Amino acid sequence: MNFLESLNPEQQNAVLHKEGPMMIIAGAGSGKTRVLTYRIAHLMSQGIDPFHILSLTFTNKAAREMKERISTVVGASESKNLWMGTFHSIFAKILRFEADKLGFPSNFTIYDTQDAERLLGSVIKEMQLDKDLYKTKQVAGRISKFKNNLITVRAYFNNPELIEADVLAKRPKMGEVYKNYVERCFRAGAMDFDDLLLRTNELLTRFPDVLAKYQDRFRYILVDEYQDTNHSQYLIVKALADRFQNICVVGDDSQSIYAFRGANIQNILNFQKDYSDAVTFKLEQNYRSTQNIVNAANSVINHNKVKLDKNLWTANESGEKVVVMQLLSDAEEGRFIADSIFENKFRNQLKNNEFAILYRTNAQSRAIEDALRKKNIQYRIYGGMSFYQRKEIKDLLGYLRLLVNSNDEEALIRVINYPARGIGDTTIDRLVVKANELEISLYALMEQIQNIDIAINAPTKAKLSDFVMMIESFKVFMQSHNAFETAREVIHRTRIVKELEGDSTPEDISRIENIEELLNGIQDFIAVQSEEEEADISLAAFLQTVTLTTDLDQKKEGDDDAVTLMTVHMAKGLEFPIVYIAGMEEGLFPSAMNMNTREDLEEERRLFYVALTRAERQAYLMHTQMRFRWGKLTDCEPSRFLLELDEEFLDVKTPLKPEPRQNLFLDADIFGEVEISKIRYEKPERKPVEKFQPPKNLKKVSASTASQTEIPDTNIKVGNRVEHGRFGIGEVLSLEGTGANIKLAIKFQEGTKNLLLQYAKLKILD
DNA sequence: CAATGATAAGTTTTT
DNA sequence: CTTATCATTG
Repeated sequence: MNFLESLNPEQQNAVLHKEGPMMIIAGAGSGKTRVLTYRIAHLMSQGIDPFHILSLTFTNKAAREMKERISTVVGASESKNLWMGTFHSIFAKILRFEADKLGFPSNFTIYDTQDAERLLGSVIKEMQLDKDLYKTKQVAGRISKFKNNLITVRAYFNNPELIEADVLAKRPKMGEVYKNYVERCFRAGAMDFDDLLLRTNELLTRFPDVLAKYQDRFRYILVDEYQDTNHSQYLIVKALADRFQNICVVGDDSQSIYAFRGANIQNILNFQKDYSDAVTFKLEQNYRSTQNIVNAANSVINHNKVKLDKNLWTANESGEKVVVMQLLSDAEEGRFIADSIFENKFRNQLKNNEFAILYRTNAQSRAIEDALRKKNIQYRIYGGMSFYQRKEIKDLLGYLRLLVNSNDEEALIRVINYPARGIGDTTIDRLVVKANELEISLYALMEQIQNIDIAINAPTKAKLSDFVMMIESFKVFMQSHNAFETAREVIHRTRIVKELEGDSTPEDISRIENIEELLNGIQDFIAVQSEEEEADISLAAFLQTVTLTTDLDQKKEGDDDAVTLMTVHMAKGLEFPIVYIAGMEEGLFPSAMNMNTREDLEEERRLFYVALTRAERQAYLMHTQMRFRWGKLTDCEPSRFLLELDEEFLDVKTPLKPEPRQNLFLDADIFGEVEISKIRYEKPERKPVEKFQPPKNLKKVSASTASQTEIPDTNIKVGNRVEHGRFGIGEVLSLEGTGANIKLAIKFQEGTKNLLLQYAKLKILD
C-alpha cells in the first residue's frame, strides 16, 4: 500500500502488526494520529469489517478528524461504519440500547457536573448535615473516586477501611449521602459522567450475554491517550478485548495529565504485565518541533522519576532558542505577548491562527485578552464557562430535557419557576420531601398532586398542575415537530425571551442573542445529522450531544483567523507554530494545590512538558514579578520548571533570579522599605511620581473598565468611535432617548450590539 | 413569594 | 475580582 512509504520503519511496524495485544508509546509529535489512522485503514484493507473495529479517542474532535482522514484512504462509505468516539459517547450509545436491563429508560438524562453538584447539595441539605464538613465539591469528588474505582454503594458499606477513612474525615454519613445520591439519580432516570462508565461495567459484568455480544462485535479495539484512562475505563477495555485480545493502546506516559480526574498512569505502565505477549512499539522521532524545543522539553521531563524509557529526538532544524521572559506584572505579560504577536506577524508574515497562548488556569486569560484587544488582535478563547453552561441556555435546555425525560429532577427544578410563576422554594422543598417519602420522581408526584395529602395550598397546587399540563402539551407538540420547532415553541409559550426583553439591559440582550444562537445550534445539528446514514434528529439526540460535547469539539465558526487562548490541558493533542506559555511561576505553574507530593509535582511537570511540546517553531515562556490574584496583587517567583530547563536551549531575556525589587523603584523612593505587594493602588494617584509606572498601569488593566463609575459622557453622537471594555473599538450607528437613558446601537468587530449608555462604560475616542 | 442588597466564599485542570 | 448564597424587605 502506498501510504506506507510516508512512514518511518517503526511506524510501519506498528501499522502492519495485526493480531494480538500491542502498545504504541508515542512521544509528542511523533505522528501518532497518522499511525492510528493508517492502522485502521490497513485493517479495513485486509478485509476487516469496520463494524468490528472500535476506536476510543480522547475528544470528539479527535474522533471526527480521524474518521475524516480514514475516509480519504478507504472511502467514506466504508469508514462510516467505524465505531469511533470518546469513551463517554460510545458507551452512552450502548447504554441507551441496553438501558432496560439496568432499569433505566433508554432516554435517560446525562447529568453534567453542575446538575450533579446541585443534586448532591440538595441531598446534603435534606439530610441536615453540616455543610462546612460536607462540602459539595469535596463530597462530589469522593463519590466520583468511588465510581471510577467501581466502588458501588454496596461495596462501600462492605469496606471498613473506606468507612473508617470517612469517619476520620468527620464525614460519617458519607455512605448515606452516596446512597441517597445514587437513588435520586436512578429515580430521575439520570446518569452522571462517571455513571456512563460505571454502569457500562455493571452491564458487562451482570449480563454475560451482553458482554459476549459486544466482545464479538468489537474484535479490534484501539485506545488513544491510554495514559489518561481511569480504572473504570481500563476494566471496560479489558473486558471487551478479552476474547480476541486484539487490543492496541496508544499513549505517552509523559503526557499523562488527568490524574485529578481519576486517570491512572499505571494503566500504561502495567500494560506489559496485563498482556504478557504484548508487543511494544516506540515512536521516538518528533516531526513537529525544532531541536531546541524538543531538547528543552526533554531536559525538563528528565526530572521525573516515574516514566517509561524513551528518547524523543528530531531531525528538524535546531531553530530559535526557547525564549524566557520576565515581566513586571500580568498586565505587562499580556502586553508583551500582544506586542510580540504583532511584531511576529509583521516580520514573518504569519496569521493569527499560527499563534497560541497557553496558561495553567482559565482565570489568567483576562489580562491577556485586554492586551490583545488593545492591539486589535483577533483571538478565540476555548474552555472556561462554555456556551451550554450559561444560565439562559441551561434554562431553555431544562425545558427540552423535561420533554425528553420528565423525571429529570434537575431540569424540573431549574425551570419550574422560571419564568416566575409563583412556585417558590418552600413549595419545592415540600415536594422533594414528599417525593422521597413515596419514592417517586418529582414530576410523577406533581402529576397527581391534587390527590396527594401535602401541605401545599390549593392555588399553588393549581399552579403545579398547570405546569404539568404545559409540559404535557409540549410533549404532544414534539411528536409532530422536530427539535428546532419544538424549542421555538417552548420559547414562545413560556415567554422566556419576553421576560428578557422586559428591560433591555445589555446583559439581557446578550442573553437573547445566546438563545438565538442555541436555536441556530439546533438547526445546525439537524442539518449535520441529516447527512449521516442513521440520522437521529430527535431532541434527545441533540441533548446528549450537548452534554458530551466540549468547547474544543465545537465546529469553529467560519474560518476565522484568530489567536488561540486555552489552558494547557485543552491544548493536548494540538500544535501551533508559535506558542506562548504565560504564568510560569511557583504556585501557579506548578499549581499551589499540586506541589505537596512528588507524584503531584511530576504531573505538573508532565503538564509543562505537554505545553512546551505544542510548539513547532518557537516557544516563549513568561513569568512575572507580581500578579493579581483574587483581586489582590501578589508577589511571584519564577517557576522551578524554568530552572530545570537546560540553559543551552534557552534565550533568557531577563534574569531568572530577579535582582532586588527596590532597584526598579529606586528613583521613586516614596515607599521606603514597604513591600510592593502591600501597596494599595489608590494611593499613588495622590502622589504622582512619574517613574512609578507599573502600579498605574496595573490599576488601569485590572479595571480596564476603570472609568466606569464616571458619569457617562452624554455628548456622544452618531458616528463617534468608542471603546468598550469587552467588545473593543466600535462605531455608534444610532442612538435614542435622553440623558442616562440613551440607548445606543454600536457596531463592533464581533457584531452590532445594543447598549445602554449608562451601563456601557464607553470611552469616546473622537 | 420575589426582588434586592449584603456578605462570604473561592480558582487548578474536564469527559 | 467574581460568583454564589444568605438575609431582609415589600
